[in-house]
Amino acid sequence: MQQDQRPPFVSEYLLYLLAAASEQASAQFHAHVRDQGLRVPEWRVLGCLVDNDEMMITRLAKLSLMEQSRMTRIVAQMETRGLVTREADEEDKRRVRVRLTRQGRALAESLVVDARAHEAQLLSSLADTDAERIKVVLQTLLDTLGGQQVADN
Amino acid sequence: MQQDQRPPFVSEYLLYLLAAASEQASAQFHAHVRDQGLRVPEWRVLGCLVDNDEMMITRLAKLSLMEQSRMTRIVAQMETRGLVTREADEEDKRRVRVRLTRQGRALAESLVVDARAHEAQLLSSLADTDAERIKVVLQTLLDTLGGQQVADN
DNA sequence: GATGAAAATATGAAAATTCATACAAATCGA
DNA sequence: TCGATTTGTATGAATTTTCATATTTTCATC
Repeated sequence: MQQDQRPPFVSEYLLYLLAAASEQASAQFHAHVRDQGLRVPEWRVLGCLVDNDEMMITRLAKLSLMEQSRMTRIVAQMETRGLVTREADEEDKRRVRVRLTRQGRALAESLVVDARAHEAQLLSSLADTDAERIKVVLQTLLDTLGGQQVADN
Repeated sequence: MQQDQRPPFVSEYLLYLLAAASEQASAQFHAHVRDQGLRVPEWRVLGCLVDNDEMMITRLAKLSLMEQSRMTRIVAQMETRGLVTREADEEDKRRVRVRLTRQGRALAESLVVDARAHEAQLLSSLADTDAERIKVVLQTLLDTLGGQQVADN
């Protein structure tokens, strides 16, 4: 009555490993985010806006890996909380330009510092060669998946 | 008024790359899962059970990366749909032993075949050395994160 | 073997998320 | 330049997910 002739499935499955690694690695930092009184999706928005200074809803949604309607609501709440402003784009009046307030930027930048520190700590647990390589590999994966999320589209 | 002196944040941030890669790589397969009339969390449960033949709710939840109360409801629905059975554990009457029905197993095994194929295709887009290494690296990350999700705990 | 702490599951109510769709503005052809 | 498409955002309603907590059973200790 032996079982497991084949190798186990989940523990070897790339999509599982990716999801689990992402989930677990993020868990630590997300706890910190919540300590700052932010929800994770809000932190994602802040993280996108430190780089870009203004972005429309749809782009924020794609970059933050969530649905547009959800992003609309999140941005609305963040506006209420004074973290971002929403202004109509004069060039294309369908668009809403989201940008950080002074307060939003302060919070964002402070969290980015923490995030970089946390990242460094994570990477330090890997062999040097792997630590160097992992981001590149993930990027490659992303690129071949056709999702040029990160590029300026 | 130059911007971007520093390297951009998100597109270089490990946790972002992990989340994005996981999200996007999974998206394709998840579409297939839904075509089979399954929701993603249900597929996760099936994936866990092909290996283990029976598992209690809490363990399923940990392995599938979700909350216990959510898992309770998902398993309940899957039972209704005839994919799994729930039986009280005689040894420890608090526990519920979940196992695949014949139908559940058929579906699970067929999806695992598809999953392995999809995974092979994903890996083929990477350089050979990277393809070999990536799972190991993710495993390492998981291990150091203290989450021995995959081990038999 | 009684008692308090811990573990496994369940469940109501609140909150978040999705889905479908509406509406407005821009774009593309004929 | 008109009409048909497409794009960007918003929103009601349904569904899913979380959160707090209750219940039952086991475990550890005294």
